[in-house]
Parts: sequence; C-alpha cells; structure tokens
Amino acid sequence: MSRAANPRAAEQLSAAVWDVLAHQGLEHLTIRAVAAAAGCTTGLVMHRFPNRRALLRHARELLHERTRLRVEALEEAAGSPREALRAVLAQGLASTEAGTLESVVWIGFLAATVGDPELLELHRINTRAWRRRILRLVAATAPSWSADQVSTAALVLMGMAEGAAALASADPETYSPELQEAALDRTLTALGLS
Amino acid sequence: MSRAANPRAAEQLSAAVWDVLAHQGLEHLTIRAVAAAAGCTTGLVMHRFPNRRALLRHARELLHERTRLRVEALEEAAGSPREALRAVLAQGLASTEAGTLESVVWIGFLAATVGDPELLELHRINTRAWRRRILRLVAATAPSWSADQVSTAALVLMGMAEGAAALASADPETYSPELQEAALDRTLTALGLS
DNA sequence: CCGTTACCGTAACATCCGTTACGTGACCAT
DNA sequence: ATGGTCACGTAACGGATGTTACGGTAACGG
Repeated sequence: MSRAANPRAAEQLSAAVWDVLAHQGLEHLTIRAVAAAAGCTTGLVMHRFPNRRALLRHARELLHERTRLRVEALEEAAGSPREALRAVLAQGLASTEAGTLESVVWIGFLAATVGDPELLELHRINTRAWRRRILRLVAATAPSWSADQVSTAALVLMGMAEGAAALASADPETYSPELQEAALDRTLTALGLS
Repeated sequence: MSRAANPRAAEQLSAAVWDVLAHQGLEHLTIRAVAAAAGCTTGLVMHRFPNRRALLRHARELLHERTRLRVEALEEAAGSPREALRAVLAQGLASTEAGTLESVVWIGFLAATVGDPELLELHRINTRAWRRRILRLVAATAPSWSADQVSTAALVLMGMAEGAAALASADPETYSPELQEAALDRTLTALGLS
C-alpha cells in the first residue's frame, strides 16, 4: 500500500520536546530545535502534528502518562498506603539527575500554560488526578481524619514536594538530595503519616 | 542642558514585564508586547536597556526588591519571630489576586532561567537570601533545634509555600485561599512552630 | 527667547519563527 | 518486477522578533 511509518515517531518527538525544555528552556522551544533534538527535520514534525501547540500538548500528555505509570508501579510495589505515599512523593523530588530534569520540564510546561487554555486544561485534569491519588493514600494512612484534614494534609504534601523540587532543580548545591528527602520525611512525620 | 527623562521609566517597564508575564506568558514576552503594556514604543525600551535580557534582569531584580521590602515590613510589624514567620510565608501564597499574579510571574521567571546563566544567578542569590531569612526566623522560633533541624524545617516551609502557590495559581478553584492558609497553618503547627 | 541636548518615536534591517508546498524515494500490494 | 502511495526531506513564504539608525521635539541653560 505505502511506505511504513516510524511507529515511535510521536514518542521520540515528545522526548525531544522534553529535552529542549530541560536544556534550552521554553523560549528556545521551537519546531526546528525539537526536530534537531529528535534527529529529523521540521517536515516530519509538521507531518505528525498539525501545529506547534499540538506537539506541546502531546508531549505534555505523554509525560503525565509516563509519571502515572511509574507512580502506579511504585504504589503497587509498596507494602502499605504509608509506604506508597512516601514513595509516590519521593519520585517527584529533584533528588536524582532524572528527577531534576523532570522538574525543570514541569516548570516549563507550567509556564507554557499561560496563554494556552488547552495546555492549562491538561495541567488541571492531570494534576487533579494526581491530587486524588494523594488524597486516597492520605485517607488510607490516617483513616480517622476528616475530609478537611485529609485535604489540607494533601496540599501540604503536594506543595512541599513540588516546591522543594522546583527550588532544588534551580539550585542543587543548596538543596541536596539528602536535604530534600529529610524534608519529605520530616513533613510526613510531623503530620503523623509515618 | 537637555530634555528631562522620565525617572520612573525603568520601573514602569519592569511593571509591564510583570504584566505581560502574568497575562500572556513567557512565550509572548517580547519587546513590542512590553512596550505596548507600558504605553510606549520599542524605542524607549531599547533606549533604557541595551537588550531584551537586560530588561528581564532588571524586572527580576526589582521584583525581588519589592518582595524583600514588603517582607521586611511584615517582619517588623510582627510581634514575634513566630508571627513574622507565618506572615512572611503567607504573603507568598496565591490567596489573593495579587498573590496569584505574582506566583505566575515567579514561575515565568523561573522558566526563563533555563538557558540564561545571569538570570539563574539572580534567582539563586535572591532565593538564598530568602532562605536565610526563613532559617533565621525558624531558629528564633525554635531556639533549641539543631542546625540540621532548622535547615530541614526551612525547606519544608519554603517548598510548601512556593509549591502551594504554584498549584493554586494554575487551579484556583481546587485550591482556595482558605485551603492554602490552612495548609500553611497545619505545616507550622505540625512542625511545632505555632 | 533661543540654541543645544538627548529623550523618545519612527522606521528599517537581518534573522528567525511557524507553516505550507512540493519533491523523492522507500515500502507494500499486486 | 512494478506501480502506487504515503512518510519524510527540502525549500520557500509571510510574518514576528531583536536590534539598529535616524529624525523630531520637548525641556533645560543661557
């Protein structure tokens, strides 16, 4: 019938988007830069996606899906809701090279939501799903808590993890991996979740 | 001698940078957009700053200075280190319209540090000064704590405040002002700082 | 009142951007 | 083998961008 397409092209282009976002920043996230990072030309990019924003949206969705899968595996491997909560939050820290890069990418996508309603909607949908996971794990770890207590503790944990990752990704010398993990453990202990 | 210059031009241009960053995003932060927001032309912008990045740096420094002054006033008005700590952290939340916009601007500038070493250096210097303030207030509130305990608690508080503000600024319906303040108070109480 | 100064606007420049049009050659069905 | 078809590269286009050059004119000293 026709020439066979590369089935992983969209995936590789998304990885290229993450790479450019992490190493060059949102301001240099151009079609040409993405194509260069993916080792192809702008022709392929525009053949797979109708426009630049659709490329960003696909890369955003795929990143959300990847972290969701990783987190589900962590949760499944954990022996208890308490252990799952800790593992799920720890994977979002900038305590590894990969975690640092992912945090930079996260900030880039968040900055890109300003002025892009569809990207903002994607952020909200996926972050709300993430929040429901934390709510569920907190409620399972502290069954006696009220809904308000669970909700408040979840925001403390989510905010602390995302905030510490953002701070550490921009200044890894000041916020070592050990310090970040200590802060997470301190938060969990102080809240009575460890 | 010569025609008098507008002494507040640099200040007004910085405010225009914040405005564009908050309402249009980093991707649309162009010289022309800033000039339009400031009600002038690109000629004035380039007359006051040698290039675009110098404009961004000045706007960044001025924003840091403004928040520093505001925070110093809050600290002075507070009756105790404990009250000062709470007030200083609360002003960074996205619990008001102004706080939400400032959080969006903060994220925009953070995303702009990728690939701009001078902007990154500015971020580090000023965020480290901010951290020293929190360290001092935590140490004053809990004099018996070790340096490690103070350092860990400071990261918990900074991360929680910045992270909650980032989350809330992108989804204010999910994270109400009351929820954010409750999360801050819960963190302070859980750590034994209230 | 007037000449000088430089603030600021206007307009152009080269470059880069997203997007489109078209060519080509690899692969599949026949 | 071979013809057709689509994946992908090449290259161009209009528009936007950062930056530069230049002109007018408001404001100050005299």
